[in-house]
Amino acid sequence: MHDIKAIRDNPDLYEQAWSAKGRSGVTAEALALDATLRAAQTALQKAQSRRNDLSKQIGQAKGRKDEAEAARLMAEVETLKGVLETQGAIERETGEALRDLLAGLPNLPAADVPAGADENDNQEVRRWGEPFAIASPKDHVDLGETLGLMDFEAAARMSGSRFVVLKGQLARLERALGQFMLDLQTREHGYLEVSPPLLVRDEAVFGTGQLPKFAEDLFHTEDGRWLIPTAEVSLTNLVRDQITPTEELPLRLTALTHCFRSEAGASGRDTRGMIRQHQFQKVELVSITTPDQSDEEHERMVGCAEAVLKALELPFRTMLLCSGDMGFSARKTYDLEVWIPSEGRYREISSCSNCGDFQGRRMNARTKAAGEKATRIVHTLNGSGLAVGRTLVAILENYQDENGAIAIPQALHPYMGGLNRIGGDA
RNA sequence: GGAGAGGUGGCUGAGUGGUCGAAAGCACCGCACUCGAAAUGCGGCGUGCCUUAACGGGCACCGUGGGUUCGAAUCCCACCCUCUCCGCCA
Repeated sequence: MHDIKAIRDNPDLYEQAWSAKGRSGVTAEALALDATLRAAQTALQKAQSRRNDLSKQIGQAKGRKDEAEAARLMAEVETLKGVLETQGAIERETGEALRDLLAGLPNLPAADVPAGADENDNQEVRRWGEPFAIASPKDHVDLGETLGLMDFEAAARMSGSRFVVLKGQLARLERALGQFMLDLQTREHGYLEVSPPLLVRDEAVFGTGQLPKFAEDLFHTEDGRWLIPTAEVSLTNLVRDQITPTEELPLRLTALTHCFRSEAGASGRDTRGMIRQHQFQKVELVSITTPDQSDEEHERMVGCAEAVLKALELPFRTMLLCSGDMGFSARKTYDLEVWIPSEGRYREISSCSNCGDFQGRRMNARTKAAGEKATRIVHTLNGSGLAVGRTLVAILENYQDENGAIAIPQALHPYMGGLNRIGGDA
């Protein structure tokens, strides 16, 4: 959500960004609504002020038993009724229209975000590790099914497409990955572990920006709640409607949760395997900061996500997304892409975004320093640290040997009860 | 699921139609007193919005949204949330 005052101060900047996303003219539309709204507010408040004044006098007149004066005053109030009603209606309707309009407009890219249309315009920032030399690599589906530990058919029978059943050491590997990531982020990077609700209200999903525009991407329950598509929703909403003392910022939160996505717009994409599922686990990182801390925190957060891939010794590259490839709420986003041998390319495994005050304003999350009078909207950041399912895919494919066995990365040995290999002779 | 109670400022808590944005206490801040502190005294102490060059002025907010009324924290309706008892349950 955008600050209408900022739009008023700098209309060209907004118009430029929104027309690039096919919404030319919305800036003028918003400003027109704003002008109407404020005119109505001023007229309404003037009338209300007069009414309050007269009402007070009516009370005093009645106190003196001066019924004639009271009647005269009441008649005068009567003449204000028309203004009160029409201006009140205009204020309500215009305010709502303006809110609805602003709520559907995406965040503006930060100044250092490259302009571009789609993923082809993203910029590689750095690269870590070399893709392993694997002769005719199998994909994770082949590997998992051959091991007898990954079953898409059983999942389809009970749940439909885009689900999977993991068994035995693969189920354990998934669990190990989640634990390992959570431990890394809490112990080494200072994030506070949180176990949040997975079902949330409309307001929560509105706050992070999935509503109102992206309802079809989410699962909705019959009692009117939403399954979270990411723990970003639950973690960020922890500060909704709160004034967090500035001294407590940055607030660093993490959670290992399941995530649920309808993948409505992804028909036909990644239908094979575990890359794109309706349900998957993810360790999420969220930071709540002051406005001046968020850029620095963003770089730090990317480092926290990268640390997981480094610890697992998986080759990856870090991409700075261009303006056209960023999500609705983000002002700047880095994606981490891990090497997937069977596809011979890098694929997204983490996305770290600085949302600026965009989400904070939507959820009325503010901060105030001790002794200060004014509150400020907080900045919010979120990133995956990492997506567990895709990490499992990357491990299977990158650590396979010619016999279809999987080596377990060193860092996970403690979490696998000392097991260092799945399949083969092990 | 059944029955009941309740949501007022950072906290406790008064207020059941009219100078109530809201008593009082606590907490906090400033000043005075003091060598300093405590105690005491005086003053201050919510949020958002509109308007103003500024000083200032105004509107709204007593869980949320509607309604009644000249006027609503107070009356009516709906919803949300919390608590207690019973039932059920991992």
